[in-house]
This record gives sequence, C-alpha cells and structure tokens, in this order.
Amino acid sequence: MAKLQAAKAQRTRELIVESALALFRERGYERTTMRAIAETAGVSVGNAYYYFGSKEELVQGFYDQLAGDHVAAAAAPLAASTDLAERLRGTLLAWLAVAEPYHALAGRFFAAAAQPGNPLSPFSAESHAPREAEVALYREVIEGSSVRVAEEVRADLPELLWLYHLGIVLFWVYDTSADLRRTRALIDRTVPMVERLCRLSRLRLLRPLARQVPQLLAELRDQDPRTS
Amino acid sequence: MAKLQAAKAQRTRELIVESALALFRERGYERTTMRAIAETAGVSVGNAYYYFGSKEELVQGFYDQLAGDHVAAAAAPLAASTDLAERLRGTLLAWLAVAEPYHALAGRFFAAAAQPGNPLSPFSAESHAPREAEVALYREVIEGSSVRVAEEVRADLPELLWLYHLGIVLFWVYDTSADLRRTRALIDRTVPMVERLCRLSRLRLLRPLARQVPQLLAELRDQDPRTS
DNA sequence: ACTCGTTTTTGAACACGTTCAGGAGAGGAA
DNA sequence: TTCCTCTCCTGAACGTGTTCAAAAACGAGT
Repeated sequence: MAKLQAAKAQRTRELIVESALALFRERGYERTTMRAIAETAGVSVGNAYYYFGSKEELVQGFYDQLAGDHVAAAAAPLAASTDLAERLRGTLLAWLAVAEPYHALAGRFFAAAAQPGNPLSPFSAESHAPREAEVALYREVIEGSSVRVAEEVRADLPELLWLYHLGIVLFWVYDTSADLRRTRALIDRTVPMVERLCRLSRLRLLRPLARQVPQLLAELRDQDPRTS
Repeated sequence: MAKLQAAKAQRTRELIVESALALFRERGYERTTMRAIAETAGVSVGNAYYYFGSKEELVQGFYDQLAGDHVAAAAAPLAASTDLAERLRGTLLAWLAVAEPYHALAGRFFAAAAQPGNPLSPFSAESHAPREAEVALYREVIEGSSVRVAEEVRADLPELLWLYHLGIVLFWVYDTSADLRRTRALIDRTVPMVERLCRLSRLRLLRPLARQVPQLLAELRDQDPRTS
C-alpha cells in the first residue's frame, strides 16, 4: 500500500523538523548546521534537502508546529469564559507561553520574514496553512463570546484580530524585558481597547467607519502577493 | 610620511566599497561573491576582509555613501525655498532619487537591519555617522525655513523628522508600484500634515502634548542599544 | 517471483563566506 | 645603510549551505 510509504515519509519529514527546532533552540539558527540536523534526525544531508528546499524552509515547519500548539494551548482559556476580553487575553497569553522557547530565535526569523517576497512572511502563500489556523482560532475567540459585532465587520474580524496578534508578536520580538513584562503590559493595555471597539462597532455613529474596514483590508490584500 | 600610506589605504577601502556596490546593483546581494568584489577592486579576498569584517559590513559603506549623496542632492531644493513643506518634500524626493538604484537591494538590507541588535540597524552605534548626517540635514530643513516651532520640541524636531523619513523609507522598501507612485503619494499626503503639526506646535492648547515628545523620545532611546 | 516506474535516500562534490599564517612594503631610529 | 615595527596585503585552507548522479527501497502490474 502507498499509505505505508507516505506515512514513513511523513515521519521522516517530522523527524527532520523536530531535530532542526531542537538544535535551533539549543544553539541558535546560525550555529546549527544542516549536517548536525541530518545527523540528529538519523538521515543524510541530501535527504533533508529532499524534503526542505533550504535551511530557511525548515522554519516554515516551525510556523506550522507553533500554530498547532497555539490552538491546543488556547483551548483551556477558551473553554473557561465567554467574555471576549478574557478570551482574547487568554489566547494571546497562550501564544506567549507556546512561543517562549523560541524568543531568542524570533529576531532571526522575523528578519527573514521582513524581506519582501520571502516565503517566511506570514502573508505569503507558503504560510497559508498556519495563517488559516490562526485566523480560525480568532474566529473561535469571537464566536464563542457573548459579544455581537456589527454585520459590516463580522466576516473580517477574525483576520483583523490576527493582524492585531501580529502586532503583539512584532513587539514581542524586540522585547528584552524580564519575563516579557512589557509585552504583557501591552496585551493588558490593548485587549480592553479591542474589546470596546468590537462592542462599539454596532453603534450607529461608527457604522460608516466600520463599513470602510473591509475596503481597507481588500486594498491591503492587493499589495502583497498572498494567494488566499 | 604616514600620510601617504593612510591615503592609499583609504583609497583601497573606497575601491572595495565601490566595487561591492556596483556589483550589488548589477547582480543583487546574494549573487555577488566576495571573490568577485575583490577581483573587481583589484585586491585579494583577504584584503577585503582586512577592511571589512564581513560581507554585510560592506553595506555599512553603502549607508555612508547614501547619506553623503543625500545631503548633496538636497542642497538644490533647500536653496530654492524657505517654505517648510517644500523643503521637506524636496529633501525626501532627493532621497528617493539618490536611493533609486538600490531599491531592489533595499529589501535585503532592510531585513538584515530589522534583526534586533544588528549593526546595520539605523539606530545602531555603527550607523552613528550616517544617522548624524541625516539628522543634521533635517535640522537644516527646519532652520532654513520660515516656520517657528515650539521651544519644547525644537531640539528634538530634527530627529523626529528623521524618524518620519525612516517611515517613508520603510514604505518605499515594500513599494513595487511603477515609478514609486505610491511612495510619492505618501510623501505628498503626509508632508502637509507634518508641516501643520510643526506650525501648530506653538498653539497653547497643544503645548502639553508637545512637552511629552522629548519624554517619549527618551523612553524610546532607552529601548535600543544605540550609543549616541 | 520478476520487472518497471516512482519515491526516498545517500554521500561526494561544489561554491561561497570567512580565517589565518605569513609576506611585502613603508616609515622611523640607529 | 641597516634594522625594527607597524600597516597593508596575499592566497591557500576550512566550514557550511546546497546540488546531483546514482543507489536503494517500495508498490503495482504481470
């Protein structure tokens, strides 16, 4: 059966990503060699390149894993409350916990992602899967809450929250404060603002503004070459 | 005389930077090898490494040259008007013209600079010289204008304008529109806003806000490891 | 069981950034 | 001139990311 072979290939692939991430965490990105990754995974260098086009492409595997871990870690806070602010805060803090071991690597990864057209960009076609996972998570954050948002923004709100999440991540990348105090402060300060914005979106006064949101998003989407 | 030797060394140094930049423009950063740079400059690879610690350090030379060219190119518009908006616009457009040949490289350079702690960051100690040249240029933009700004921000305004300049540059890096139409539009749209802010800074009503500016700048300065 | 095409794996080879032990040359002191 | 020292320069060698031709493993059809 072809199933068995495919499963073994999948396992090899995972083994390589796992080895890479472990070594990255241990020694950092630059000081981890492809030879070391291959050896740790018990495969040849060439085999690693069969699955991943480059060393940087291994980071894509990191994104996938991180998104998965985030969804799993957010389950507890999401089960605990229907208050939008609490759900949002819990989800962001869950990400912080999950990403913590990679904080030292984040600068290197972010720098690569910052390059226009780089596949590691969270907006790239290559990042489609983890991006959709995150957006779906934020959809869950909203839909499981007691807040009702304006019709005009409902469809786009999950994506907007994900962009907000990206903003927090950007701050986190540069945050060298002990125990990420400054990032936590940013979350605590901004989550209530976001929640209030969601609530107020239904106010008649703000409807015209709300109506502009999808347009703005559409315009932004035209700028980068993301497929989805 | 030691002067002669030093002059020759300086010339070699320049030769290497010039060769590097020419090749970077021609083939891009990655596809330019240190061997090619050395050969074009007529020196050995080791000699290039005598002057520059790494390939990336050559980019520092690019910053220096760019800042110098920018100051030179801004002289004409600065001589032509005392209107702050025109002076600012002229200075920004001069930068656009000077930087144009490097637009394709900018993404790569920016990505490196985005890495926390990277010497290529415009805020780093290593970028001190070009940063000061740019800040001085914006001081000239203000002081040669007819606008009088509030006492509270006068000292910091050149640096603030430089930060505004950096914002434009960031946009420019990602701008793929024909003839940089979108960046030009951004300049045209924001220059009047900046000018108005400068004028209004003397309004009694805005003084308390103006007073917070130096504090905010000081706080920001604490965040990054820049020396000056 | 044999064959054939496909997927997976190997490891040597290559190109490039970087290092280093040492050589060449200039300037100053005797 | 001769010697010393310091700056400038050389090119071979090393480590690392990446490629590639060939082998091995696998699955399906006969």
